[in-house]
Amino acid sequence: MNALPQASDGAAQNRRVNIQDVAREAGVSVSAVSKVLRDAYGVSPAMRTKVTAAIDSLGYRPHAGARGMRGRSYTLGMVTRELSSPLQAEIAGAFGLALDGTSYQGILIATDINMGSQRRAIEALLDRQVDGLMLIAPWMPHEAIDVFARRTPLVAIARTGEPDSYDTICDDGRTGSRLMVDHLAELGHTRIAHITAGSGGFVAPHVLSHVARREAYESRMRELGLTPHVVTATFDEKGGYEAAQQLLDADEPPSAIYAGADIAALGVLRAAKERGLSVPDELTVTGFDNAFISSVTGVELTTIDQSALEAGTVAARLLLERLNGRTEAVHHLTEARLVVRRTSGPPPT
Amino acid sequence: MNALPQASDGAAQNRRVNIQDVAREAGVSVSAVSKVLRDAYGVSPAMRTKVTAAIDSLGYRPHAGARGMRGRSYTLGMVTRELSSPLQAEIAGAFGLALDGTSYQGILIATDINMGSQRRAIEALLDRQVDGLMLIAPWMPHEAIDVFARRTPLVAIARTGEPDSYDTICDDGRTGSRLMVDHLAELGHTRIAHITAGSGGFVAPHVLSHVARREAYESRMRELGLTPHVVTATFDEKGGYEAAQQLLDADEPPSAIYAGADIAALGVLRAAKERGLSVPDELTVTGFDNAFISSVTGVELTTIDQSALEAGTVAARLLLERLNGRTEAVHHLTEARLVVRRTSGPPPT
DNA sequence: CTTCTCGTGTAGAACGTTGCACAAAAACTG
DNA sequence: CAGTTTTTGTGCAACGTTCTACACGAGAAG
Repeated sequence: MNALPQASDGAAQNRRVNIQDVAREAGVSVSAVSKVLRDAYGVSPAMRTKVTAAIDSLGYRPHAGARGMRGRSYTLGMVTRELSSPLQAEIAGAFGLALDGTSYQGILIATDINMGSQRRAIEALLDRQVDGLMLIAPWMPHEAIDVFARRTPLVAIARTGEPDSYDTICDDGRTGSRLMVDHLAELGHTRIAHITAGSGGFVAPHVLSHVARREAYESRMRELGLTPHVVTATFDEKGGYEAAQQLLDADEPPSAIYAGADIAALGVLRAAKERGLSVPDELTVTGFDNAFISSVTGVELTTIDQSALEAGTVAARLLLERLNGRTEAVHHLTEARLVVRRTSGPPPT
Repeated sequence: MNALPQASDGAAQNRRVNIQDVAREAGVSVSAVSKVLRDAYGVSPAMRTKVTAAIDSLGYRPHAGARGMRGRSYTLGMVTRELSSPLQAEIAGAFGLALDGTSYQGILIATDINMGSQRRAIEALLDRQVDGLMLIAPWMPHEAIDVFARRTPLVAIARTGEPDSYDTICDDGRTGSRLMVDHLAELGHTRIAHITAGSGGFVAPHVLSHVARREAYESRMRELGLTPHVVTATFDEKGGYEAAQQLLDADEPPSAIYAGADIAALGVLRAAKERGLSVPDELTVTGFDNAFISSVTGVELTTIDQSALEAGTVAARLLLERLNGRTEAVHHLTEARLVVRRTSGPPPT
């Protein structure tokens, strides 16, 4: 015992404390400890106190890998595309926050907007035995999501349609676009253009929410007797910039550009500035999302608010419900709200 | 077999394909498959082809939890505080990207700036058997980090000092602050204030990089015969706003405010706008980080660039090196570069 | 022809949990 | 008080890997 430092029981030095150690310390069986950990049926109050005391005194923490092998891993996975997309980061943050106080932990993998890499991220999460999946604006057809949803509880954000194998949370793009078109029309605009992103070839009704935004823009424009004008771009600063160039180079350039996402609107602002067009006096620019960045002094973008906090929180709740046994799908629509800031005004006369 | 759909071998229906299935398919032992998976020593080319063929045809994917129980989980964990902090999201993105093509996967947990919750995030990652840890601007004393570093390879970002149990990557705040003070002095400013964040009570030399920025600001100011003026705030928009209020309410308000982080500079811009101070004509505002948000039209903040791409990429490399056996610590300094944009100009006369 | 070494492959005991099947004790029945 | 049900606790076989220890055969060395 004193001859060799790591003889006999000295092996305990670096070992992680496991459920057996707890059982020994508490003087009960391993199964009993497991029961209180999962708070399963059939534990007396006395047992519970004994075991929790042992857990605390030993500083025991369950091994997620081992748990995942038989039961749950108590891990929920999120997939977003690039984190630089501000709204997605906000949703992920809210999701994580909503999990505080539960026994679940959220982990996140960021991908780029590419079906292959999103699929790989999901597989990676599944390899890590997550108990549930939250996908933000997943860039894949309904059928592909469906396959994953059959394996594990899943909630998709920013998808329309009402799939029955998974839950969805979607902004109310129809109302949002109507509010925005009405706002611009009331200001006196008639040439209102819209920037959208590609559909990805996904078929209705299971599409990404920006498609609903575009459709509602088109129909509201027609209702008001105006001609819709849509241009497609990638939803990032550069995409918005290029789309704006294209729009402003036209014979009859729009007096208002409504971008389907705030991030694209930032690119529109850059194009306007480069051309010496003052916003909103000579060009009105609006977005959708009300990401943090839109509120920053100097940007102050008129946009449609969709609460990232709400989306993340509800997503967490829906997943927990599924883990507790719910099987019918739930579809949640978040409210759209017009936020008027600096970048919208009447058209030049 | 035809009576009951899930009789006998029908059980294979929903089961995940495991290493045994692969071994059977390839006609070799389980150990052999394991060897090729980890490409360990002692596999003939013939064996390798047989096994990889079986893996592909079965679509086998190793179970990370089970792997983590004996060997590695092939998972690297990152901890950031709120993702809304743009630079941190950018670093995390670069880290993930750098891991593409390796057999490792990065996962992320976002926390708030609070030692308890950061610690909990790390523990959660350790419970999930990550093989390495990347901490971005960890809000905890060196000693606490050290404890984790002894358990697992670890790299800390935005920490100064040269700890020997873990690697660090830090922006060159000394040079950055010198560049910024010189820039402002050359423009003619003499009353240059600085906004910093709390030190957290961590002791030199193991502090967060914003402390180095502040120290360098102070010493450079003195070298130029100017009086430093520092105010402490939290590094978010609101914190910057409040600090600016305090500075601008003073008897002799500064003509230039150098915020220790871009995100805080945004708050300064808001305060300036509220007071009707035009930037940069009446007030110069600068930041540090060159986060994406600073380049946006309408913000166009003068700042110090530190490459998030570089930080994330190097972090991934350092961790992989450690996993391959390196044990001496490496400390990497990223270059600081002045980026002059709209928000800095000569002081009002 | 031994004996050594080397390269290649395999058996099987971990790893830390869960949860089924069961036993024992306690609490109700009539 | 015997019989039944309920509550509480335990034993043990999984789960899917890794990796040490070992066996086997083929050349190389003596």
